[in-house]
Amino acid sequence: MKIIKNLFVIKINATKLTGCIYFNSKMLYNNYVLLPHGQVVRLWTLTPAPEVRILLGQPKKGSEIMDYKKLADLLYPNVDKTIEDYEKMYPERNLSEGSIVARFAPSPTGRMHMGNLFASFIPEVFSHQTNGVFILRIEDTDDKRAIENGTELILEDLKAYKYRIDEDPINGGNYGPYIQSQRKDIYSAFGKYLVSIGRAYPCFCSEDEINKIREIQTEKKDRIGYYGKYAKCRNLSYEEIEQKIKNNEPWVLRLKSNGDFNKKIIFKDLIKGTIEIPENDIDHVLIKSDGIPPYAFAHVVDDHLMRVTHVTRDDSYISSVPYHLEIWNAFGFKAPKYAHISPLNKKEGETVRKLSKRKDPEAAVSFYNERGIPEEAVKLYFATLLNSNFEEWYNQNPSLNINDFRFEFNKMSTSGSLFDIEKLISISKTYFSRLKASDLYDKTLEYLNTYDKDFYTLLKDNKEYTINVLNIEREVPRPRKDISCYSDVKKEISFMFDELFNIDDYKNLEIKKFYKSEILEDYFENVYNKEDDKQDWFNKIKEFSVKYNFCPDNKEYKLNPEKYLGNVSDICELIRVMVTGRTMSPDLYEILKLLSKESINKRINLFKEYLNI
RNA sequence: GGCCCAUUGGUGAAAUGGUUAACACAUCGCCCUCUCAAGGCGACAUUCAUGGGUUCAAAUCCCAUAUGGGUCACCA
Repeated sequence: MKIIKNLFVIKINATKLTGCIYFNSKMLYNNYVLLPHGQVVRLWTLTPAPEVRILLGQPKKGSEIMDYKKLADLLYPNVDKTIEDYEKMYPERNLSEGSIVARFAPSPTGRMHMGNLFASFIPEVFSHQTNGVFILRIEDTDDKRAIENGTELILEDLKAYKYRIDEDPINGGNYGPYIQSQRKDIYSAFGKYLVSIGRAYPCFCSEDEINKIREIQTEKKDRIGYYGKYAKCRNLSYEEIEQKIKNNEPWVLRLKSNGDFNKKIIFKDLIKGTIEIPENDIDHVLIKSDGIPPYAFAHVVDDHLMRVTHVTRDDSYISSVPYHLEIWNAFGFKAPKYAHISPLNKKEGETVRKLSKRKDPEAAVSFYNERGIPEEAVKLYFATLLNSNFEEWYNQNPSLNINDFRFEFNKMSTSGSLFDIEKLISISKTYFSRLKASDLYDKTLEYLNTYDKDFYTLLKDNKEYTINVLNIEREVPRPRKDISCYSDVKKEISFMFDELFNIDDYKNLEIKKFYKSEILEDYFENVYNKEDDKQDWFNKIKEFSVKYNFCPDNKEYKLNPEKYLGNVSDICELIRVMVTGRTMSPDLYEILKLLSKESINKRINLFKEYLNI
């Protein structure tokens, strides 16, 4: 290509045409040249040297070359904004190198579920760990499934999980609107542009005609789709189109694909690695007859204009990547990086299937809310699914949290992970065990406020006491792990409250022969002293146990059990059972220390009463 | 059917051609211990879906088969 006084000169060497093209910079758009007569040439700056090919094949014999600009104006007479206008409205973001702009783009079809939540966790984590931007965009182009308040519900759930959303439909941002149904004008302008460069055309085929094509293809065992010789509207002349438009025939905008199914494109997916797929040669629908685009076109336009750098989405889109890349190329835009995520799966009998909002109760966000499985625990679980080395790191760094870990795309699973609620619960237990008593108290109150008003009031009225109870065997090197969710708290500590403790608490006990109230009365009247430290406390119990012929030494007892009524742990069991109504509880010394003399006496009487029934 | 992807213990998985196949959950055993939990120690894949091939060396690369999943819309 030579430049003569602001005029570009290019040698054409196409199949049937040779010659020169002269054009100025105004006629240059991206790598296309729009010529005055409506032809479009694309500059291929690839190998070997700048070369020009006439796109769209050769003109039909005897007919004019289609004037695409004219066609664009015919189809979109009222669209006056150009794609350049939009480029200016939504300029490149001013972010530092390596910052990721990512988005979560759900349809407003209802509440979030674990699958969704996991899918949105990924862009949230990657964008924020690179000081990037996380966008929520609502894809409501399929109005059949959309529900009222869909957007609000999604935002509500995301907020409940403390996702930081930088731009969304309700709070806005500089790259909106963030709801696809409000972007119709933008799509039209971009559709018009594609028509004007000859990469899109109107199709007037009815549903019946499309079905017929499919039938023929099925019969001939040909590939199904609107492509090549089956794409009959591709070759409509301007006059034919004009006539149909005049007749108000409905039409859709289709991509004029120039792909070759027998060639493969190679692209790199951040998660799955290098993938080879046949090129797209199907003239997919870019814009529906209602003026709204299906997913693919909207994806390209929106993600380009929102300056998204990384597209994370379900891996079911992988097979349409060649199609998406063809659109990116048609515009001459730089395609974003793709990261295709394997969805969360569930095992049902022998088969593995996608976790389903409808079939699996544990998929619903409400399932976790009701049980009080904290949002932090769910996110920790997601993090282990995301990068399995996270868990080891987390266990080694108890004081750090998710934000301190550097996640990587290439460590993500290429096959779908099985959603394992047991594992989640185990992670949740670890999470709870690391909580400070006062934090646990606050968070528990928050939960109880909506799910258990009575218990809420009780805990609220006894703040200091409750925190002390929660602090038993907590904030120590090896904390207890018996709380997996907020609803467990009541089970674990209710016996510490006289208001909740009654004779029924003994009902499930198996009464052993050494369960005698005299022993208890003797112990609390003559031996127990609240001021003792733990060692003294236990030494005194050992001493005391001898009096009733219980062996003070476990090992000794194991050797000669017949000599004794029981051993010192049986004495402890007796005290524990009386005080708590159960054989298993946290540290007995701590429990006794917290309970008042009155409540211990009350329980001795209750226990006595129970034994006599 | 075409195309694409996957397959490592009961489960989630690591290992990127190089000694005995990490780690975690679950299970079982022992220890510690006033019970339980926690914790500590140990057991649990003679082998990475199967069969071939390449290589001094294969879970890892190649080919075939099997199984599972995805996708082929004016759905996303």
